Amino acid sequence: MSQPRPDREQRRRSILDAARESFCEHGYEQAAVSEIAARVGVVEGTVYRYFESKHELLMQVLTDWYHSMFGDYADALAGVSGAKTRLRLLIWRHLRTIRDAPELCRLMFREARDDVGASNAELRKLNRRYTRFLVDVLEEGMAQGEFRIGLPPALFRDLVYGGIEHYCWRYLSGQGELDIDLAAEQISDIFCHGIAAPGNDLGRETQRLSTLVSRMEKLLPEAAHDPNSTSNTRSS
Amino acid sequence: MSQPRPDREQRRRSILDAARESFCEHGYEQAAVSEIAARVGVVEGTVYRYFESKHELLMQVLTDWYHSMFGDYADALAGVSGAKTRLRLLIWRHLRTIRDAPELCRLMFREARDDVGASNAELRKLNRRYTRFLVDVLEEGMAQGEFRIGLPPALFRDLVYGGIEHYCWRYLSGQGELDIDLAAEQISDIFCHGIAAPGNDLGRETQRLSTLVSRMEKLLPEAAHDPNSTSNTRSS
DNA sequence: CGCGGTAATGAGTCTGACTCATGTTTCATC
DNA sequence: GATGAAACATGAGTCAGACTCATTACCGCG
Repeated sequence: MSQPRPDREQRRRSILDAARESFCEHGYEQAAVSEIAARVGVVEGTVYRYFESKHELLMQVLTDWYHSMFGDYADALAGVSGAKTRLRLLIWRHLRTIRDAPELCRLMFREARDDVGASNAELRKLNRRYTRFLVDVLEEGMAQGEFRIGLPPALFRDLVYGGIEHYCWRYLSGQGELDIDLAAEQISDIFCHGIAAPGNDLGRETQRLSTLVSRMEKLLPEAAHDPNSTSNTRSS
Repeated sequence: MSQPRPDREQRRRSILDAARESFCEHGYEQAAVSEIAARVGVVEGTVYRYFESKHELLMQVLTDWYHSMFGDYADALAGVSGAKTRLRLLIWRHLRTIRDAPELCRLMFREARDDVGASNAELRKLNRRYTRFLVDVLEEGMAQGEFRIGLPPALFRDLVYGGIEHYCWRYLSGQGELDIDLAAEQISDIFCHGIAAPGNDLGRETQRLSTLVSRMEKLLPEAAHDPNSTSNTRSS
């Protein structure tokens, strides 16, 4: 009658697997620890000998999943050149992750936000590592001259990931489809080139430089005269 | 000893007020219906004679707040011209709402996402009405030629609101500051012009100058403010 | 003053996270 | 093998908090 009792790590894993299934199936709130225990074939109290709390169980499920995602990111990035291309690749892969594991992404976005943000050190570290790819691509693109400078990378990172999350929410809720190729193309396009009609960018930046240089001129001991009075009137 | 019993609408309001306070103070999960009842000076069961459930109570708090936000949106938009300026105004006002009511925004983003998305008709209607302003500005900008066409407005809307939400999450969690003028400027900039460096030929040189000037800018005696024609709508 | 209807009460039920004293299995040592 | 201790599993609890309902208190009206 007595099955050989599995060792601690094995049992831990089977509880984690059951928890992941249950959380994905019912969501965090609706998933019952007793039901997770039943899946494993143990009693509720046993789960609590392996995990502090239901929330800790969720954190472990998510950190495990996170770890499994870092496999080939660096390799994939190395395979393409150009900041814009790399940015699009990161956006596309993020979308692919969402498409392939919507339930886990939903858990991450809904239940683990505060933990990612502050309370859970491990999860925060993993999140930083994940989003670091994007920040690196940004800074490299700026250094190479492909991206303009002066915009904080952290803001850009938040706009990209937050925007994608919001855009995908319907899909994450089990409604609607998600065409990741199209979406990646359009999102990259917006973030790279903006929505302004072309033709204004150069003038705008030139105007900024012009104004600044004029101000600097006044601070110089010897006035190095520069005939750049081309005030590019483009008041939006 | 017996206070005159308030009429139904009065009592409903006082319960809503107490609920808003309690939800803002403790968050939805941690707020207890019994504590809300105690604030009003009634017993728990009484609350359930006015609201179906705790969740329904939250929905009412949020829809009430939503309604209070539509006052002068149309007027404020009418006060400025140009699609880009209007876009920046909408972004700035959204940020101002977040800065001024972080707890309510947090409740909206965290607890009401699914309801906004699907389950709660009233909330969805209000959300549509709110984000409609942005979509209108977009479509108008496209029609006028100020924005390029071909990008789906709904995607852009999601990127804007989702990006802002994500960017503000630290502040919404009670950590960190939020400079809404700076943020509105930078966010508008990214969405209007993207991060790609301008043009290819002249752009190189502009980029070189831009880098140089930005470095010099930091050496200026007085903190340099962007001299762009961004006379921001300064409202209360 | 009595009567019908509405509001308020508070003592419940119920669900689900979490605990703990008790019983069971494992395993190194004899 | 036998044995004792440590680790493990058990399930009957506690507890908190959302939600219910039979009873009671209040109010306007004839």
